[in-house]
Amino acid sequence: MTSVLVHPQGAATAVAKVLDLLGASWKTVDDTTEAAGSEPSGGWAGAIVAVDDDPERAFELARWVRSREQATTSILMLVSAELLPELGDHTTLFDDFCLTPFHPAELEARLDHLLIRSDGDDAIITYGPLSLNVETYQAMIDRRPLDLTYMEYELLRYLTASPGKVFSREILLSEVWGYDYYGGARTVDVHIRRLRSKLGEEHANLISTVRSVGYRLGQAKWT
Amino acid sequence: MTSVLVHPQGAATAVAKVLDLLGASWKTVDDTTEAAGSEPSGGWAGAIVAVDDDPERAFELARWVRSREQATTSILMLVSAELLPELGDHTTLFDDFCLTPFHPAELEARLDHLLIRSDGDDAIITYGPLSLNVETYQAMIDRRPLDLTYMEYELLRYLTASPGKVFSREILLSEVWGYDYYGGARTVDVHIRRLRSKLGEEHANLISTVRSVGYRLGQAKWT
DNA sequence: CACTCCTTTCACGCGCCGTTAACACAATTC
DNA sequence: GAATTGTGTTAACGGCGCGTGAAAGGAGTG
Repeated sequence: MTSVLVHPQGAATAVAKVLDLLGASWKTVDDTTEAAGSEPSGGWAGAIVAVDDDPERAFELARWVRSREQATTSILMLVSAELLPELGDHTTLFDDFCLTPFHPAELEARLDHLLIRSDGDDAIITYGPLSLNVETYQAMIDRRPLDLTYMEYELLRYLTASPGKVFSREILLSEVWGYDYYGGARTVDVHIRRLRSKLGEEHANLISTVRSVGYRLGQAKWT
Repeated sequence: MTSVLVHPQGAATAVAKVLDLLGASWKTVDDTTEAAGSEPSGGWAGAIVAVDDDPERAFELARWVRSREQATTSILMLVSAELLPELGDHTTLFDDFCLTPFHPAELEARLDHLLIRSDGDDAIITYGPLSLNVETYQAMIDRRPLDLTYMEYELLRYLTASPGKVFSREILLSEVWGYDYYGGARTVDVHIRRLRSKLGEEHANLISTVRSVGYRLGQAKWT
């Protein structure tokens, strides 16, 4: 589950609905020591920091988030139009901002954008609830990290590259395993099974079987 | 002078003032062929793409910008609240967006943020508790100096330049050691190991192993 | 040359995970 | 409904990738 930090307490009411809608868990804190004590094992995926009430404390919190061990937490600032110039002096302290009062749909879109993409120009393949980051070799389903082995990842990546298309076991063996691979076709089955089980019961049907042909990711377009 | 691409023609009037204020040069285009023909020698630093008029053409242009050789161009979308959901399906096609009608100060702040962060000409690289001074060849962890040898430093610097990204041993050998280096891949392992030990038990996990792929600095965002 | 530090290589061992086989079950054909 | 073919499921073997320690080159210094 994706965890998001919210600062300060007062900002929670407006933000909570959007976070719930995204299926993210969240926690409000007022200072850095409180934040440090309540960090989940997976770390914060993002932080929403309202600047308006006390800009200095907001920036201090952002500075702390940036200096932690897991420096991968994206920071989104909430700021009124009047205080916008303040952000210009701390341009490295945040990844995105949203003007207050905000439209829920805008905040949702910004969070969505921020939590899926890491910054920079990286290659991410997406299909429905599934996201594959080719550079970091990481996979996500429903914003949850998937712990895949090498072969599982390679297979899933190959399938995701052409959603809806059916691949025979022989094609998969030669394309994913290597053109010179020599081995039984049932190997594919086992990997498909492990993928399905790791995708979870809810998303196991992302990979569908086409009897006596092969496997396919997602549904065919006209079904 | 930073050059910015603007699409389509109609969006120019609203955007021009802000770009002039930032001291950036800009050019309006209506399609990709026009954009391809007018790219300056330094390349586009950014692109402002208005979605509202013709979403499909806007996304097409963004796709083109992303697919070029110089993939360093940041893309900012201008979109009305009604069309906001459209963006969710193309989350990798842009770096930031701004709701229309927009406050000039907001667009200015977003462009500022987008364009400044792109040219990172800093002598100090920082990632979490780790900081590397490229000029003085010094490294610090938790504000304590790290005594690294030449190769250790070069390797750590290369990894830190792209946090989260996985590098194979072959890539590391050719990029850090030199394209004409001839030697065993296990050499990388040993250097990684010494780096980990010098980082200390607390921070040894800054460098993680991706089995049968390579190494990566930091656990990327989704873990 | 003697010494030290850095780099590279080799060998060993452990643990993961890819592969296979065997069986149960579902689907298709007659 | 039986026979046949295709797929799901499970468990166990075995290879190989990687951490680890040690020791052999190599370069610089006195």
